[in-house]
Amino acid sequence: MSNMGYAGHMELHEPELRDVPITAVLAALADDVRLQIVRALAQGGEYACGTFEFGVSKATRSHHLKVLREAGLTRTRVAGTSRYVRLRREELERLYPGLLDAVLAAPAHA
Amino acid sequence: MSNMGYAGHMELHEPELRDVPITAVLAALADDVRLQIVRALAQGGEYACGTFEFGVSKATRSHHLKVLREAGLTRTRVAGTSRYVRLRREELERLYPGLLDAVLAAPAHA
DNA sequence: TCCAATGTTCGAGTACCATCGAACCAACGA
DNA sequence: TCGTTGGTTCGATGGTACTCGAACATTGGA
Repeated sequence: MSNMGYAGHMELHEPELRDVPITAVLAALADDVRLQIVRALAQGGEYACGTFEFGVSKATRSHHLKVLREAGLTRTRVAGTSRYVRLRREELERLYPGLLDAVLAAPAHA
Repeated sequence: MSNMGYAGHMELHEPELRDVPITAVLAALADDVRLQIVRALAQGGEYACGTFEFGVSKATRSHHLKVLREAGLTRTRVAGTSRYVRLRREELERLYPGLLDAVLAAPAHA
C-alpha cells in the first residue's frame, strides 16, 4: 500500500461504537467546535458538511468531522460532491444510555 | 504575592460544577488513568490519594487528581498528612443526569 | 529534634491536538 | 473541455497535555 493518498471514493472509516474506547468518545465530545456540530446534528436529519459554519476553516471543519466519525458518533453518506452527516443516535443510546442527553443538556457556553 | 509556592494548607480549588464548561468535564473523563480513579471512587466513600496505584508516578497521580478536582468532579478533605478524595456524585447527577452512569457502564478497557 | 510518610510543585521532555493556507481530488454544469 | 463547487489531505505552527525525577512542604511519631 505504497501511496493510496486521497480517499475520494474509498470506504469511509466508521467503526462500530463498541470498538471505540470510551475515552475516545469522550475526547471527541470534549471540544467546543465538535460539540456545536453535535448539537446541530442532534436536531435530527442529515446535514451537508458545509452546513457547519462555526468560525473555523474548512480544513479544520473537515478534521473535526473526521474525529467524530472515527469516534463512532456520526455516519456519513456520500452523494455527488457533497457528504451528508448524521448522528448515530440509536447506537449511542444503546451503548451509553443517557450520555448524549446529558451532554446536550449542558448549557451551550459555560 | 511574590512567592506563595506550596499550597500546603491553602484552600483547595473546588469550583462549582455549573461553572465548569462541559468540555472540561468531558476532557477530565477522557483519560484512562483518571477514568480508573473515577471508577474506584464510584464504589463510594473516601480514598486517600495513595490508594490509587495505576502505574503512574505519584507526581502524575497528583496531577490527575488535580484535574478531576478542578473539573468539579471530586472533593478533597485534608486530614493530617493525607488527603481524602471522594466523588461529587449528587451534584454531578443533578447537573448531568445519566452522564456518570453512562461512562461507568462502558467496558473498562475497550 | 530528627526522620519518615504523604502529597504537591517545578522543570523538562515528549507527544499529541487544533488550526490554517495551499494543493489536491471528484463531480457536476455550462 | 473547462471552470466551479464541496470536501479532503498535506505540511507547518503554536499550544496544550501526560509523564517523570527531583526538590519541597506539612504532619506526626520516635
